[in-house]
Amino acid sequence: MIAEFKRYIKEKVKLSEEDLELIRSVAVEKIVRRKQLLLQQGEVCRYKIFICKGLLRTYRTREDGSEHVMMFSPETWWATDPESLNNQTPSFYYIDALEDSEVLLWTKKDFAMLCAKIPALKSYSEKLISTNLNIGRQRIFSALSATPEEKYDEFVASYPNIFARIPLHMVASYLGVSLKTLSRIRQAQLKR
Amino acid sequence: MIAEFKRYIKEKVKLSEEDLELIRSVAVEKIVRRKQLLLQQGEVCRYKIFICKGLLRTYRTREDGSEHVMMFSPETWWATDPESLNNQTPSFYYIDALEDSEVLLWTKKDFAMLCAKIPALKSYSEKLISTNLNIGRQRIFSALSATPEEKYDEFVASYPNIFARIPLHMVASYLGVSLKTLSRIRQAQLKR
DNA sequence: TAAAAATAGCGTCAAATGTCCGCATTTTAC
DNA sequence: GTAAAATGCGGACATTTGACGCTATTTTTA
Repeated sequence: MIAEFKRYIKEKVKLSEEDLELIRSVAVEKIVRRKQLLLQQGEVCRYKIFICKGLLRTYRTREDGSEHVMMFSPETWWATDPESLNNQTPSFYYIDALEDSEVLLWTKKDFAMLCAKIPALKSYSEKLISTNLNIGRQRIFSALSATPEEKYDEFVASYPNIFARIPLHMVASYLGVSLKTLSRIRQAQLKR
Repeated sequence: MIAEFKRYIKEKVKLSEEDLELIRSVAVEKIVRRKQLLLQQGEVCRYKIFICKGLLRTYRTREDGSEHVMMFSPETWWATDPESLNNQTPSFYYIDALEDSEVLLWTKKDFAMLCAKIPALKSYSEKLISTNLNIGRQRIFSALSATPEEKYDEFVASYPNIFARIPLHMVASYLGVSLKTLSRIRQAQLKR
């Protein structure tokens, strides 16, 4: 399982073998089954999660029980609730597995130690954060300005590989439209 | 004009007088009139902007010319396009002044120098970034799940002081609803 | 000070969207 | 292997929302 992570991180960051070994030594391997929760609303988020294999979903609920998907994380992506992790406050989010998955976990403390000892990792981590910020801004703009069909097309174009692995009602939830609307859009596109 | 900044930064970060002086020495003071642009779509963003006085707006347009407000920045806030600034790529955004304003500017290079020499500033800057990430997530969740009225109420509750300074059609644009819808909501609330 | 622009509201109408319902098919779980 | 759950579609209907045009008032600009 660590092999996938090594392949990923070597491609992104120049690391010595000792650095790699240090990172590995504080990582916890975990296997999760489909539907299993990695984080619950109300809990303090304890880990940064790297997905070696499988697919995770981060979502949030309203008082009425409705679920709203914030993010999908397939293999070679990350998942966590940075707000809860950094501030050690109860999280608003759930993270669960949409497929049987294999993940690596680092605690806040260990990851901070790694960043302190390995500047290249720290700056890569910062780069990921700013990428996330940009993706978030793009999504806000899309939410403000795009029609449901445009949102759908953007999603399929941006995430073609994971699109096929996600039930449509979760895509609808991610886009902020009803499943009904999504069905109509797809129906209309089929007719062209 | 620098006085407002000093008051602000002293409250947030422990800094020596030399640090403060260094920060000041590379800052550029600028006075902008209402409607004046500080950044144009297509331009590379050159500065981090701190607002001493006044009110800025960051927005983006679609091909059809419609404007969509990403952010309002009143005094003691910041504005910039981090994506364009960091990567030196053309920006998607406009930044303009909604009121006559006084701002301080730092180039990417100077700000990087400051962060390198003043670790406390660097970590404060990181904290701002993560706060922005959290605000963005909250806004995405709201865009996905809230009704227009809930979004409006949230906005008024979150930004009571700047709400009164912004024309309603810009509030509507920020919320991603039409001015018509916003008028209807306000009308309905008046009747209660 | 006067003209022009910005702001915000309203009425009407059409279109988009959501909710509720059932149904058929596939997938999952025991 | 069989029952249960999940998934996706479609119809009917009500509601929300937006687009357009018009007007009154305020603010800005020259």
